[in-house]
Amino acid sequence: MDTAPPDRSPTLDDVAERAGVSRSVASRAINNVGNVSAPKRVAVQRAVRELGYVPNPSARALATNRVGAVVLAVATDEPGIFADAFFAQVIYGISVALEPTDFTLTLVLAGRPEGRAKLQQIVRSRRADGIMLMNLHGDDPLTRLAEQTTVPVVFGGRPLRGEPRWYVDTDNRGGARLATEHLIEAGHRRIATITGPLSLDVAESRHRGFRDAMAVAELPATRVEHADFSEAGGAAAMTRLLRAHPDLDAVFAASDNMAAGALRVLRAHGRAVPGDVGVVGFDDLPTAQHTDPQLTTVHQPVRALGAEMTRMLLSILDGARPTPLILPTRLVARGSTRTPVPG
Amino acid sequence: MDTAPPDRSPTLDDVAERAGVSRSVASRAINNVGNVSAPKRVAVQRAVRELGYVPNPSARALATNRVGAVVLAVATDEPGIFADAFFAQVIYGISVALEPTDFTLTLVLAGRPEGRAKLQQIVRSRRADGIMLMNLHGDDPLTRLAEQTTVPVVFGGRPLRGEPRWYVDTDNRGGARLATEHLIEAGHRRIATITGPLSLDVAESRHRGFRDAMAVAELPATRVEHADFSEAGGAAAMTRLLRAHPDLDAVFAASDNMAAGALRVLRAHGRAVPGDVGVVGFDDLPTAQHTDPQLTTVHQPVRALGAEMTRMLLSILDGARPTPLILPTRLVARGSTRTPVPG
DNA sequence: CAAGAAACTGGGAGCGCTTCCAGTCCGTCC
DNA sequence: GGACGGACTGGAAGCGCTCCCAGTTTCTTG
Repeated sequence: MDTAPPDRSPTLDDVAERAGVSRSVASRAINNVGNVSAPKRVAVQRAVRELGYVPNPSARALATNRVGAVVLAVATDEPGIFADAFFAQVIYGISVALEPTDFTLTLVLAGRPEGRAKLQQIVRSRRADGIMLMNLHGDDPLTRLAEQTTVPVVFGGRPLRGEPRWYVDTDNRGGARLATEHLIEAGHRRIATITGPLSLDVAESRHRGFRDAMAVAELPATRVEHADFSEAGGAAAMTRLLRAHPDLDAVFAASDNMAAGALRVLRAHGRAVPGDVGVVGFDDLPTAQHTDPQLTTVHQPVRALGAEMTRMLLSILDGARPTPLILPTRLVARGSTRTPVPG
Repeated sequence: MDTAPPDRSPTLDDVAERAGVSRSVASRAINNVGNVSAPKRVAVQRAVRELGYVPNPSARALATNRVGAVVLAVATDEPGIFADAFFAQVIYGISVALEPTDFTLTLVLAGRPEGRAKLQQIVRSRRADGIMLMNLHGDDPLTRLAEQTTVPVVFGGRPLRGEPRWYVDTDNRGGARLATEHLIEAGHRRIATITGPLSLDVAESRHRGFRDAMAVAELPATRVEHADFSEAGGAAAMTRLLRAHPDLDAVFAASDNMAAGALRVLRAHGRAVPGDVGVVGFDDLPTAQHTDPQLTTVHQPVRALGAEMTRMLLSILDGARPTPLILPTRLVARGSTRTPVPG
C-alpha cells in the first residue's frame, strides 16, 4: 500500500493506519486516556516513534478549546523597568516551572497601548489558557481584564486596589520591616527612606513596613522621599533627603537600584557608608553585589515568584482553587551597614 | 430569528449571517483579499464590530498552516547569564517590533536539556512560524536545528562555526578594537584583557578585536585571562592577571559584568582606577553606570538587535531573502579611563 | 452455561476557518 | 442584441484532532 508521502508530516491517521488501529484508539493511546488494550497501546507507541509523529497543536486546540499556552504580561512602559534583571529572573522561574508540562510561554509587554491591545486580542481570541499579570499600577485598566475574561488570571504582586482572587507576592511589608529593624539594631536613629512610586503596591507595602518598624521603636518616620525604583531616581531622592534632613544617619531604599543611586550621592557628599550613613536596599539583584560597598539588602525569591505563579496558574487550569501565596524575604547583610550592636 | 447565544464567542458564521453574506465572503472581507463588493465589505465590518468578533487563531492556523507566532530561544543554562539585563533588552526590542504585526512571541529557555527538548517539540509541531536563536556555544547541537527544520531561523550573534544563512550581530570585533584603541590613546601600554568563554563567537570576536588594536600599535597581546562573562568570573580573572602581570596598566574586559568584578578586585588591591589602571568594559548595560568609577564601555544596541532580528524574520516569512546584518557599536567614555592624551 | 457487566473499539460528527471552484450577474463590445 | 469577459458569490471540501456513542468482544458470576 501507499506509505505517507515524505513531504508531509505524519498525522494521527498515518499513525493509526500503521499501528493497525482506528484513529480514535490511536488518539486515546497517545493521550493516555483509558480504554486501550495493552497490545494496541504498544503498537501505537511504536508507530509514533517510527513515524516521528508529533501532534498538531492547532488541530488539538481547535478540538479541545485549550491551546497549551500561558501568557506572561508585564504592564510596564519604560524599557528601563523591564530591562532590569528582575523580570529576567521571573521569566527564568516561569520557564523552568513550565518545562515538565507541555505549556508554552507567550510573553507580552503590555505597557504601551499597542501592547495592551495585543494582550486583549490574545485573551479574547483564546490564544492562551491563562494569564500571569505583573507590575500593575494602582489604577491600571488591565485589572479589569481579570474580571472580564473567562481565562484565569494570576497576579504577580497585588495590584494596589482590590484583592484579586489569585496572586503570588513577596512579603514586602515584612521585608521592609526587617531592613529597618536591622538599621535600628545597628544603632541608627535618624533613619530616612526612599520609596518607590506609591501607585504600586510594592512601594506602598515597603513603605508601610518601614513605618511599622519605626513605630515599634518609637522613632519618627518623617524622613521620606519618593522615587521611581530607578538608580537615577534614587540618586535624586537622596540629594533631596540630604538637603532636607542633613542629620540623617541611615537610609532604607525600597529597591537596590535606588540604593545604588543613594550610595553614589552619599559618596559625592563625602558621607562614609556605613560609617556615617547606613544603607539598606531591597530586592537583592545582582547589582547589590557590584556596588561599593556591597549592599545590605532584603532578598526576595524572584525566581520562585515566577515558578509559584506558574504553578498556581497550572493548578487552576487543572481545576484547583488555590489561595494566594506570600513568599518570604530575608535580610542579607553586606557592607553598606554596620554589624548590629548587641543589646 | 435567533441571535448568537451570549455564552459562546461569535464565529465567522455568526458574522456572515448577521451581515447577510456567505461565510466565504465574510472571510475574504476580514482578510482583505479581493473579490468582495464594497457594500458587502462594509456590512461585514459592521457585523464584526457589533458582534465583537475575533477570529479563532487555532482554526485559522489549522486551515492556513501558519500559526502567527515566532519563538525566541535562548540557549543558556545558567540563570546568571539569562538573568542579566541583556536579554531583557533584547526581548523588549523584539516585543516592540512585533507590536504592529499580529504575531505573538513565544519564549523558550533552551539551555537545559528539558528546554531544548521543548524547543524541538515546538518546532517540529509547527507551533511557531519562525525562530530566533541566541547565545549558542560553538558546538551546540541546536545549530543543526536550523538545517533540519523547514521554519526559518534567524541567529542573534553568529554561532562559532559555520556561517548561518540569516543572522544579526553586533560588531564585536570593531567594538573591542575601539575599546583597546581608547586605552592606547590614553597612554596605556601594558594592556591586559579578560575574555569571555571562547566557545562563544562573541568572546572570540572581542578577543580578536583586542589583538587587532594591539597589533596595529605593536604592543604585545599576551596579558590574557579567560572568564565567563560574569562578575565573579571577572573578579577571579583580574586576580589571576594581577598575580601573573603585576605591571599591567589597563584592562579591557569583554563584558561590563566582568569589568565590574575587575574593578572590585583592583580596588581591593589598592590600584586606583583610572589613575593606576584604566578599565574598559563592553555592552553598556545599566550596571556600567552603577560602578565606581562609572565604567567606560562599548555600547552595543541591544534593543535594536532584538528589533532587527524580528524584522529580518518577519521579512523572511514574507518571502524576502535578506542578507545578514551587523550592528555598529560605539565607545562611551566614562570614569574608568583617563581622557586620551592628545598626540 | 447463560446472562449480565465490564472493557474495548471505531465510525462519525464536529471544532472554526480558508480556499477552490463552479456558478451567477453584470456591463461591454462588436 | 447576443455573446463574451470580468467581478463577485457561496457551496463544499478539507486542515488534524478529540470525543461521544453505539456496537462488539471478553470476562464474571450465579
